[in-house]
Amino acid sequence: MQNYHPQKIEKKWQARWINEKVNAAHICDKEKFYVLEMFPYPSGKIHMGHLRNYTIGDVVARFFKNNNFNVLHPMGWDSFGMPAENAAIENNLSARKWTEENISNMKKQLQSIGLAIDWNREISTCSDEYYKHQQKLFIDLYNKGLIYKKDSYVNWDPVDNTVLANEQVIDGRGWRSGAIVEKKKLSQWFLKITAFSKELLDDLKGLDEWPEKVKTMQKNWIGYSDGAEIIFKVVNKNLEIKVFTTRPETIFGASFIAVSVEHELNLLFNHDKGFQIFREKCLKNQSRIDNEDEKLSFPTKLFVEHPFIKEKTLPVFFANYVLMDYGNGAIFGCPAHDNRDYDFAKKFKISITNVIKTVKKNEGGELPYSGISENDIMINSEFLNDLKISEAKKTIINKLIKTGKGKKKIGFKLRDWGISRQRYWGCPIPVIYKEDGEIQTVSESELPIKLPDDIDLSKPGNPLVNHSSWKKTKCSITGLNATRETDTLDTFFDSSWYYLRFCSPKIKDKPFNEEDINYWMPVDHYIGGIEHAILHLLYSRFFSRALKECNYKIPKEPFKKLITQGMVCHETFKNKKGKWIEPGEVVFKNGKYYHNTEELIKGRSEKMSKSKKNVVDPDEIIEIYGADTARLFMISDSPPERDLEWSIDGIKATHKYLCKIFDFLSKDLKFVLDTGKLDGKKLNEFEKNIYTFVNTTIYSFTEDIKSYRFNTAVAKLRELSNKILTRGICSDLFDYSWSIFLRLISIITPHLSQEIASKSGYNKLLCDLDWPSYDKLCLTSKNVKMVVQKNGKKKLLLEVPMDIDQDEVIKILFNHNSKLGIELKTSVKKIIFIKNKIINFVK
RNA sequence: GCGAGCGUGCUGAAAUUGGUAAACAGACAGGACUUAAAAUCCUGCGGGCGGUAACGCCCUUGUGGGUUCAAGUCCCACCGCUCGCACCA
Repeated sequence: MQNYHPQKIEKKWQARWINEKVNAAHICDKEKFYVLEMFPYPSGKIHMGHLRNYTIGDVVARFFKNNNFNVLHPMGWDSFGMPAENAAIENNLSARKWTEENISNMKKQLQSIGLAIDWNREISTCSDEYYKHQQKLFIDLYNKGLIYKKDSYVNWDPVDNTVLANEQVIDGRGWRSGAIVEKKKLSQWFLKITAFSKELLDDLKGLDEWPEKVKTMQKNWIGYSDGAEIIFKVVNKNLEIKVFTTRPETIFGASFIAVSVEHELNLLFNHDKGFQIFREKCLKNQSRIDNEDEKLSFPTKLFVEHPFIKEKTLPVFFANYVLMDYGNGAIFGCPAHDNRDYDFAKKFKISITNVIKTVKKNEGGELPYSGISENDIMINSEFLNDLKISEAKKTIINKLIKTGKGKKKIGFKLRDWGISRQRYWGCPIPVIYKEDGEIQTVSESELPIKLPDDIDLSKPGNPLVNHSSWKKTKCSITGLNATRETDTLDTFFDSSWYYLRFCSPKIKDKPFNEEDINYWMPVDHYIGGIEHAILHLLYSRFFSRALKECNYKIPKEPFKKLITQGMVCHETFKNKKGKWIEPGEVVFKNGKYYHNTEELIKGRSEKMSKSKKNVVDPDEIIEIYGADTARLFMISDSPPERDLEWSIDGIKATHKYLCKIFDFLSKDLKFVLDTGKLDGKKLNEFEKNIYTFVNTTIYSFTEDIKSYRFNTAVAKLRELSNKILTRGICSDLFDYSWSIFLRLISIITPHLSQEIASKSGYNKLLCDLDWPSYDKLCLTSKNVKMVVQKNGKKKLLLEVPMDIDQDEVIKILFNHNSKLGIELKTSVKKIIFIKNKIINFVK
């Protein structure tokens, strides 16, 4: 006998919510709450990670709506990007059509989860309605000097055939393709994110509702270091080399200068075959360099003057271990106090001078010594001798400034964000090149610059370059011939401001308007995967600052609270040959795992991925068990920030539970959903206990949801239902208790709750109800359970009236168990008494 | 190498922030119903010792130390795992 058919009831209520636009958000006098989950890339199908992400956000959205907030919970599509273009090339179809079909399919899937989303605000980054405004923002940023073009060596992904930003290179590989990234010299568009390095770093302190982990990652990425710039004069040439260092005090230990092969000094060696070969060798490997790589050098035969030692000169080398992107692409080598310089000096037989005397190791101790400790003292350093390191650092910087040989300088690891992509399926950059090569932004009236649909994907290279007419245009001012920019924008540009567009999704003449932004921004809770800790979140924080500079009135920090949800993991199996086997095909017998007759090796549980064959399709789960089961399971077991272990047994058990609840509540119940109140005074002792339990559940469930402790919130609901399922309670209390249960669980299982309410004759929507309030008297119950301890070990649990003092507790203890009382009191040294908690007899 | 975090039953986990370790689940085992199975329901479920029994006693949060009346929680050292960064001067 099975009465619970989620397939029928879920569709019904979803249709009603959408038709009645119950989730449409409008500005009003109520307090706003903007909850946002990171919008998806329309790959065609939702995966478990989406299901988890959107369930978490939806529970929160529904909770705040019931708590009388004006909730904004929108959804859109991060719909530009490589997969569409690749699919178009492979199957000879239109990237736009492919994307739009995927969107339509995924939208149906998202709706089948029953998400309380304002679909009227749906946006899609590949629509010209969206990117028109983005092009305007590009022009604003350009005019403000925050976008510029330069020739530089960039990260080139040979599989995706495009440039990548530094943040998009992970372990030397492209973040999407996994290909080993090469260095290539190209003319590229950059966003001047480094103009905000300091701010982006300092303002992390104000993000008190962000996970520490994410803040630490951003901090390390921005990478602040405090040091100095030192100028070295090249002997017999009208040239200087500027060097950034965090250890200027070790200048007397300097024995060489090393520069990157990309350093401007390379201009002097362009004719040199040997140098060219050396440079190629360095560039090839430079996207993936690590400490263990061999040090390579190319001597320049140039020398520089030591700034403080007369007659002393230092040889200059090109070296593979010096990075062009950091500091000035040049260092002074101090082998005694830097491991890399030490390796280099040893290999190329360069002299080593120790300039630090440590307390432990005295002069001549083991080198290199790169530590800094309080009592270390400078030696062999002329006017720095006998100073502590920290004092020496100050002294040398002052000396540099005084003599004009350098200055104090702060360095950041953060580099400007390269936004050019040599691909078709992205937002066109609204720039033209005039015949004289001059760059001109497109006038606002010409926006949007639309992507052409009639492109030829059969030829290699960027289809926009290959297009016969698209790039040909005229300058709107001079009327002369001009060429369009054929690079498109990195899709992270699209997602850096979409949260603003959600506030004014329909407005035509500007990206967003002030009134909407004022009311809705910032995003109160932003929920998404930890993988965006740096990329998307840093870009968005930069964008809001950059747009502020362009006079847009928006908050500096776009996301007030950040929740980073963990991955959905699943067990993995391999056969003896190392081939992955789907967990669904594995049989467990006598403590071993088999696929057909073959014995398998059980791997550890890993993030669901096609390559490991451990993916489960959420659509199938929803079809068989219903969205409410899937939703409840997704939040039951693990807290959101931790990885979730997928388990089909867990799903089945969750479904069983909902069936039980549904069957039970389909009986003749008179819910009191609107009032949700009961006069607790008329109840007998036993009933009062139930009543108290219900009210403490309201309280603690609410607290748990507020702080994203969904797993313990669910545990409390189950405790409540366990309690009231098995006891015979008078009908008023029974109806009241189940009404509360139904309302609490309705934010997790909205369809089931609504269906039950409706079956009982209730014809309003639960999502419009106020959140249940609790009877405060219940939280200050009259009795508490106190622990009686002997030497800190539990002996007894004693129920006593609230707030009584030590003597009274002892009196009750004697009444309850005089033998134990006497035993504890005899020869007691000390009694520790914590009111309402513990009494400890110390002997 | 640098930085961050974690380590609790067979498993996912909980523990009001120093005060009853294992809530709530899953798996498993036993039982009831059934000709049988499934479904459902009930019971048990960290380890050891004692008792016919109700029950009692002892041990137990990666390992070893420490602080405290009291430690999963705080401090020190070690072991193991995960994540991020990494020739960043």
